[in-house]
Amino acid sequence: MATGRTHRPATRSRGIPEATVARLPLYLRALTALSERSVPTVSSEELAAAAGVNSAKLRKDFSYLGSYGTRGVGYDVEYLVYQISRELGLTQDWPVVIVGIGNLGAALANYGGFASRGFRVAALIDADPAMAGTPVAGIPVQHADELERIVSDNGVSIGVISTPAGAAQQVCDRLVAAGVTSILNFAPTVLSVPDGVDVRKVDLSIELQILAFHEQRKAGEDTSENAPDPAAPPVRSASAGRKGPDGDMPAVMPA
Amino acid sequence: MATGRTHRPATRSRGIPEATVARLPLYLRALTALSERSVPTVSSEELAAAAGVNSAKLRKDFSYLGSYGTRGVGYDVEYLVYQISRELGLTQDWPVVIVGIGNLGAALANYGGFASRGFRVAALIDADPAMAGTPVAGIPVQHADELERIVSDNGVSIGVISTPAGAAQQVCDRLVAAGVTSILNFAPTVLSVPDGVDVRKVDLSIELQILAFHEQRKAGEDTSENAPDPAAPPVRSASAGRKGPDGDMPAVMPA
DNA sequence: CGCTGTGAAAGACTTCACAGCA
DNA sequence: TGCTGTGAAGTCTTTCACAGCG
Repeated sequence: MATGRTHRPATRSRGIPEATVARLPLYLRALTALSERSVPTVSSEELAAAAGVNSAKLRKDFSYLGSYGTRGVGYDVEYLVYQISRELGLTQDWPVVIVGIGNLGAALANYGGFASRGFRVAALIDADPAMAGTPVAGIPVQHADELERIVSDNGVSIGVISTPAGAAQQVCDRLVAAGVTSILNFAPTVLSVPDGVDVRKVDLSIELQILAFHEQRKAGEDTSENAPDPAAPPVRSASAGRKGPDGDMPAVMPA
Repeated sequence: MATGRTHRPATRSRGIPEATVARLPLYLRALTALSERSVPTVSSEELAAAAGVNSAKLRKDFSYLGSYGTRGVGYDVEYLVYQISRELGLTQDWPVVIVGIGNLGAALANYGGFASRGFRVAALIDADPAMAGTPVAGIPVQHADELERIVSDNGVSIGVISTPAGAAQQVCDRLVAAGVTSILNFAPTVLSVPDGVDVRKVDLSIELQILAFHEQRKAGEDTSENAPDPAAPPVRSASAGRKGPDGDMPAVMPA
């Protein structure tokens, strides 16, 4: 999940459900692989397996785009690649800027998946003057002072933020003021943006925490639930009645 | 969106919905920030704003964990931090290995959000012998030959894959064979794993593609739109024969 | 016959709105 | 009084299952 909070009905997208949109890139990746192997057609079953979803879902997804398959046969790979690309807006060129060229920013600059999907890294921006001029992934890093000019000169509408959390909101504000209307945020902070600006976020530690949750379940499957008594009891109730299910460290859960 | 769930009704987690689990880290982050500022209590309204969700959703989410709030007052910050940490399994230590120490792997190794959440980078592994011994983020990189031993010696149950796509499945298989049961995959490929192993994926370019989709919609808001009406596909029915490296597809470029 | 496309049913998630407790 | 906790309603998503076409 990632869309920021541009409180919009969220389903304005010409009838295509968000859940479907989120899967289109997956299908596209699988189709591109097939295309490179010169496979002419695929069935929903095969493509679904390659994309990691089930076939009913895939067919339903495609039905929102139109009827691009052939009954009894399957889908024409090249044709579908084109249709999905067009639907996603990848048939046009999207200049993007990456702000914050630390380890992560450098990784993003080097990431091949961008260029091959219609995204062009128009500029790398960092606040550290010492980095100015240094090329990363063949692109010279420019100083943050140039941000507004760069965005405007290149007609950038998508910005990537990979700065430390503390700088993210400020960078975001400047990007938006300069004309950016879509932001991909890697900083572990909630960005607030005006209406009409989309934010998606990727938080590396969140994914790991979700895994830990499930991992924990596996460990103590049917035993009496969380027994592990680690350290540091919470407590420190600030006001009068904080009344947990029982005192401080519940060993049982309320139903 | 990220999960690569193994076929399961998904309703295994002792009643806590997946959607709620995915938000717990968000709440935890916001609460940690409040805790650092020594704020004793928060209302659902305030916390929801800090986490970027709405308050009804937050209260509903917390209701799955138990009744940890105080009517008329709000939630005790420290107590909630503890309860959520425990629910997520972050009160225990999770050794993780990162396989593939390129730009991204290095960024992950340096990412502070791990250590502060109970995750400990037990080892960095790369297939390039030249990297062996070189420290990244203060941790020496070890050769891939050591993978099985490392996982086993450290009791690693969570693995992070940041290798190129081509190596991911193989690395995954080895991790799983060595005992890893949760995998965070950054490689742009679908991993297949046996039942009982969880995979979550993060694909940097997918997020960008979703943004492009919405960005494209903004461009043609009032102005006629592409007019892909629900029933009529854009043209060019896919008759047989379509193939060849790069064909004649774009005969109908819109916009 | 095989596979797509899709109504209809089931299920998951979100939002509403208010009872009830501190 | 003020805010939590939660049934109930509403919305979105997935799955089923089969009609219909090549």
